[in-house]
Amino acid sequence: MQQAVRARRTQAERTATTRAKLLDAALECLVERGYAGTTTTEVADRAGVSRGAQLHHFPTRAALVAAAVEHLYARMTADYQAGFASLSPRADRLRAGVDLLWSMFTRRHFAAVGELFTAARTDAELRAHLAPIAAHHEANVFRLARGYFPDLARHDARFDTALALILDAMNGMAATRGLGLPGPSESTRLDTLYTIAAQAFGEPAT
Amino acid sequence: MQQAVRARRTQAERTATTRAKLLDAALECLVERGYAGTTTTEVADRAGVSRGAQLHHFPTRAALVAAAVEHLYARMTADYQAGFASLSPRADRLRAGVDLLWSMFTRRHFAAVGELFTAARTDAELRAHLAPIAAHHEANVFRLARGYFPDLARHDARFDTALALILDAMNGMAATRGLGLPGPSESTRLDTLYTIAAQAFGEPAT
DNA sequence: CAACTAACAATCAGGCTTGACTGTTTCTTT
DNA sequence: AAAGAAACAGTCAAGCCTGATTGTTAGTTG
Repeated sequence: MQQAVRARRTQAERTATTRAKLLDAALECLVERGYAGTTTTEVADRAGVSRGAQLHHFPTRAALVAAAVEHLYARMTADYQAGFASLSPRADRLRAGVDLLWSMFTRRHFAAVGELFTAARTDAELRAHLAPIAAHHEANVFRLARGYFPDLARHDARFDTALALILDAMNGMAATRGLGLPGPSESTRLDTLYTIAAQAFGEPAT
Repeated sequence: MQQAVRARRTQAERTATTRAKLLDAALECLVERGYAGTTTTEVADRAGVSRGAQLHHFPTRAALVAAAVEHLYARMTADYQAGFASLSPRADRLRAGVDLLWSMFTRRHFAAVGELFTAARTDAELRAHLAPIAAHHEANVFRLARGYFPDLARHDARFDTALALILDAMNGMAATRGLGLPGPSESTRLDTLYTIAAQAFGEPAT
């Protein structure tokens, strides 16, 4: 029964599934073993794709992992939009927006971003692949946020700066996770982060 | 003339200089080449120390790089204290404290911390070496900060949480540097970060 | 001053990764 | 249906890193 369906797969479909398998495998590998442990062979094995096929789609390691993060960013953006759209009308949208944002940073696959950002610092080729992708994503985030809170985003400067700091703080929290450092708990920090956001946006906490 | 001085160097002195050379070389190497590029051979070469001597002092790569970061933390703490002590009495201490803190994150060698934090996520041995060092340092930072601002630190919870967020934000800013991302400038973020701190501490900006 | 310990030097093998090369299968177009 | 293009598979050599092993020098203690 499946065979009838499978029998005719267009090239584009084949390409898409192969690429998706490689990108997911690359993310998984980055998370589990870090950038250094993410060898092209390992990714090909995990994806169940031959090394030749892999090299066909992604000629270098840098191209592969950068595309993987682009893939992840696309999912994160889509999921954020879906999550925000399904919010109860009576919900505290700002608070929910912050929480939803944090849930993007705590995704399992997000660790891959940290791996690549760190590696890109000393790897010019990777940086060349990654920088435009990261810049594009960040621009997307700002654009989406302004769309969600048009009233708050009136004075662009304050809104953008506050959002940038929220993103920075979340990046920092995500980066120092897993070391078991002392200090206030994540939930405490999140609460305060929200309060700060509300104040900076000139809107009292509801 | 130097020979008279050099002629008698105690073992402890020899050990100290060799270790210092190795730790500085390790930091430099982490900054320039990242964790993956920080091979024990490379560090030994840079330090002008034989591999055997290196292995004598630091039996494994993890022990070496963790000690290097501990070395860096010690310098950062000392420099912060010196910087704070030499502040003009009429200065805005809170503002200066934030700026001085940020100057610790923008040090050239600080990139080594990011390298190791990232690597530790997937390297259990490194994590085992690094976690206690990082925890100890963070505790130090909180202790010092409370000492500098005893009046603000009255209600421990608020003070600690705000400080934690400042550290997180600076960590995040440091981590995403060099990618050339769009968004508000660092100085703009710092200004807002200071304002946020002042508000969170219940003290209006002066 | 002699034994002993710590510091230092040099070499080596095993294991692993990268990207190139060549050959085969599957789809599309005419 | 046949030819051409794209996707896919397997193999390989070169290069590099890690940590172990063995040997030598400098300093200390009784």
